[in-house]
Amino acid sequence: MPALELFNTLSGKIEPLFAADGQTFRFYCCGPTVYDYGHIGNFRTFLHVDVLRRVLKLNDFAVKHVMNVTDVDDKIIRNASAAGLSIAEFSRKFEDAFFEDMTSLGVERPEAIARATENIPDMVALIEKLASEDIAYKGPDGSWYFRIAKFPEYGKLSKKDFEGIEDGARVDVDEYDKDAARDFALWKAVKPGETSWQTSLGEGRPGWHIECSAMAMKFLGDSFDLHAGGEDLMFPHHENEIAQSECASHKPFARHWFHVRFLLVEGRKMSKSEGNFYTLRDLLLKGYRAAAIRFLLLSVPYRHQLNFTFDGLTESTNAIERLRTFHQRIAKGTWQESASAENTVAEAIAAGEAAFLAALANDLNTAEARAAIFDVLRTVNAAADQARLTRVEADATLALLTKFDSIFAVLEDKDAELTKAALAWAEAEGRLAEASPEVLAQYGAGSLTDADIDALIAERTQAKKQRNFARADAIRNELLEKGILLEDSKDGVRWKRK
RNA sequence: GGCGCGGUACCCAAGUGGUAAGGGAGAGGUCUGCAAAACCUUUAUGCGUCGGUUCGAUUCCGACCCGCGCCUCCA
Repeated sequence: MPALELFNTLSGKIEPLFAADGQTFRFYCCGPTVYDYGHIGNFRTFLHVDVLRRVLKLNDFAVKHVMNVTDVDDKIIRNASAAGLSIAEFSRKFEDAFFEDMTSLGVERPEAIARATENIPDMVALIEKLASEDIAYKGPDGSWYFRIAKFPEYGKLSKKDFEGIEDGARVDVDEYDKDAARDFALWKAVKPGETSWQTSLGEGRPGWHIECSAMAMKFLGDSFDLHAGGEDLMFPHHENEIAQSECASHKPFARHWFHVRFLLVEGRKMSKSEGNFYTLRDLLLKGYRAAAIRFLLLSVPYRHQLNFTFDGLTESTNAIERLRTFHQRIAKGTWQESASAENTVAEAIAAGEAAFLAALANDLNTAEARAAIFDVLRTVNAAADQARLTRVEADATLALLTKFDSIFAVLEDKDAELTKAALAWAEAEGRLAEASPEVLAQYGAGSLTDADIDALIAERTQAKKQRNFARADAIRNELLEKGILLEDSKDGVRWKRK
């Protein structure tokens, strides 16, 4: 297998991946702030981190993946108060929703989930350590700040040069409680009515940046293999994490930095004000499938912006349908027991597998990996059509598909189940009106059950035997109107939801 | 203004100093009672524009045009 290589934001180069301790690849990913439902842009990042961990595992790495959940911050405090819930109730609701969505999208759960509110003492200890070296200081308002002047390497990740920036040149420092305009908050002094912790630093709550530093080092050690997040976090969040951590430990923090570029919607950044803001649940209620969303978001390599469109989603749905049909066909068909005279199919499968692995090893080129599988699909389908596919080749194909799916995870069809779950959620939240008529007809109350469908198919098969094609076609059309598509094959009737 | 990314067929998109993967869509065909699925054929003398380097550039260099992101909370 080719060695895994990945672009490192810190060095600006493609570098080999390895576990520094020779055993377990330890990495940290900045997780969600649970103040609302996640949108598909959020999930693009987590989906690509999921590919990274799956590729590591496919390459026989043991992994320890830690993700934080920010369950206290300004937005949570604001939204919880508006919803009339406690911070804990509110953030737990959206944390649960977040992980449900992750599961719907086939994202594996990290080995450890670190909640900010459960690790306050570690953050306090880290700030105390920085304070002992005069790197953290307490402002007149009782908040604690990080003295950037103490960390000359500040800016090394985002390649920003702060040398020429004069404090006070554009910002009147006197208006702030900080010594320098760029100094950032480590600990925020309590404000009336806000959730707070009574600590040696005073009463307050942690800043966002310190959370990740404290929890990453707690779970993974002072130095670890890789740190991931969306591109927007590069500055200032990750820059601040490096500053805090390296000043406290006097050791390098994460060796490798992995940043996933943004998802655009119809050419623009997704935002509520633009009205192009989609959550996973929005899309499921519109009738798009979870697997298609996963496949689309993974089809464009992580280092490129992905322009999300509904056409793209439809395209992705069709591509997955083709893969699943192919998989079913090869798994269920009967193939030649005798060895083939030529090895062209076997060679194509082997070449496809090599290309698939090489593409992933080359900076996670998911587009090329995907193409390699479609190449095999075409070759094997052609052989199957000509009744010259052998049992051995079919098995090799299935083994390759298993490998493919250990990364892409789209072959198993859970889409109907997930859409039904989304409908149930919408009903519970009083948001059923957001579901499209098609989704309601197919999955909502009064829709056909699998047993109903099987009964109709049996009746149609009977009609066909009697050459009553009018009745057979009527049943097929009736099912089609309800979104059920029939396919006659020599191995029986297949059906699927449109 | 600073930093960075991208412009490849109808759409999405990979890629390379030596002559353009893959997917989707369209068209024609094979198969089928008819469909569907599948397969076959077909759709870029061309890779934003203009120069330069080279035997040869879409791929390297320069300029320009267009789009986008970050520089503030943000995946």
